Amino acid sequence: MTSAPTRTTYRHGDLRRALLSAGIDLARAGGPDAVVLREATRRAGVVPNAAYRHFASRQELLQAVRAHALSQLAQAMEAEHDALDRSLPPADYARATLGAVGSGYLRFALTETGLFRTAFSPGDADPAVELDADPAKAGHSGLNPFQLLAAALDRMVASGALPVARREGAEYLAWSAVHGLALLLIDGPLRGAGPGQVKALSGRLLEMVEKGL
Amino acid sequence: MTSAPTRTTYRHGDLRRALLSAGIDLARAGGPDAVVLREATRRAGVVPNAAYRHFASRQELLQAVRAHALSQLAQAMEAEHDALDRSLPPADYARATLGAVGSGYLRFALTETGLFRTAFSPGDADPAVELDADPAKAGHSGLNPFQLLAAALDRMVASGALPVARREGAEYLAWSAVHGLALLLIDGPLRGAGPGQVKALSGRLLEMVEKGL
DNA sequence: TGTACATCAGTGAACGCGCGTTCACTGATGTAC
DNA sequence: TGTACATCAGTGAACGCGCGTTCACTGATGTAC
Repeated sequence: MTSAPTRTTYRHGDLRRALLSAGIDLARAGGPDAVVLREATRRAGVVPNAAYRHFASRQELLQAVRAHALSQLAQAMEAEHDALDRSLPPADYARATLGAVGSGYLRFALTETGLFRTAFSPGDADPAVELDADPAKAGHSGLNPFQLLAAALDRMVASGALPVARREGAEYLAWSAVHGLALLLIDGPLRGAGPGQVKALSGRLLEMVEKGL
Repeated sequence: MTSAPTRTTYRHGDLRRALLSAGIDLARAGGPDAVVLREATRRAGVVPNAAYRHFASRQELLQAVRAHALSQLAQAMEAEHDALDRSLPPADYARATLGAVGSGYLRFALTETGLFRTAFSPGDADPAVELDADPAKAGHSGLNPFQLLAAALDRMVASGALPVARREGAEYLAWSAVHGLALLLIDGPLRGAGPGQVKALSGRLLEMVEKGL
């Protein structure tokens, strides 16, 4: 993706995109701290300060990478959802949708750990901004990860699989459980668990959420 | 705790302790990345390389701080447990114990955020080492946080509040949920939630875990 | 169609910063005789 | 009880590193006439 040292023109052509792409590669390999402005310019085959024509600061580049990571996460959820059997009875389909959101989340955390860490690293000044309506953070459906989760829960209510009274705040409970497991699996004591164990734990956790909500 | 610049003797007296104490203060204020070797020596009123008489590297100092953080976390859980009504029927007492472990965890994450982050930051070479039997990581009871959770679950089984068949791996499910909520509250979209909201969410989450296990 | 010119993307060089770590040292302490 | 000496905790100075960011610049591009 990096159009690196093979450059004959004085102008780069699409430096912003090249920097973002390099930043994404860095995040993928090493998480948020690896998104180093100088390294991104190096990979783009450009002098360090050239980045300032396109990003006001390292922080701004990092935000752009973060948005991309969230978008990828949304797509991982959507992919899981697209694989569902659409002929299921509504309540079952709603439950399966919630499960797809959860397992897409876990799959992304395990296969794109660097991007996952980047997506949820602290440092955003404003918490509300984190999952705003920015289309750069959304998947193909136009919804971002948080909105996909909310939509799944709404479907649960609509199909009668979840009492309305338990709907409010339910996204945070479900998200907590799945997010916690993701971190235990990538950073914590479950690091290095085999695929079988991961699958079993994921299944039990999603079951716990569904029953416990 | 830092016996800083007021030092007349050539020898420091207890530099190791002073460095550790400074490291803990740094972690408390800024998380793992704030545990900077040079700053710790500055606070101890000593030249930077003096630290190498007591710690082989910055990493080793950080490990010591981490152990302390885990011990403090264990104590937060124990404090919550000590406040329980011991005359409850066994099954209720067991459930309350599990709740105490969870709410101690959340309280610690919210009040000692820097130490909490330090305790669970990645970077330990060996995942198994993270919660080993090192007494430096334990609370007054001699158990570390993970062991306290396991003990609570054992008590649930012994009192009949949890079927034996669901015991295995239950620590990871419970831990996931509580850990996830902690992170959502300190880093994520629930950052800045009021005490009332925190309490409500914590309660509902613990209820979800208990029902869902 | 050709020329003058404004725009602005990328250059080149440098800044100050703070970090972890290594080296050869010095001087206080405590032990052996 | 006093002295010689080994130990080793802390000193002083320096290293190489890589970072984000600022400055004054140059040269390609595209537009107006």
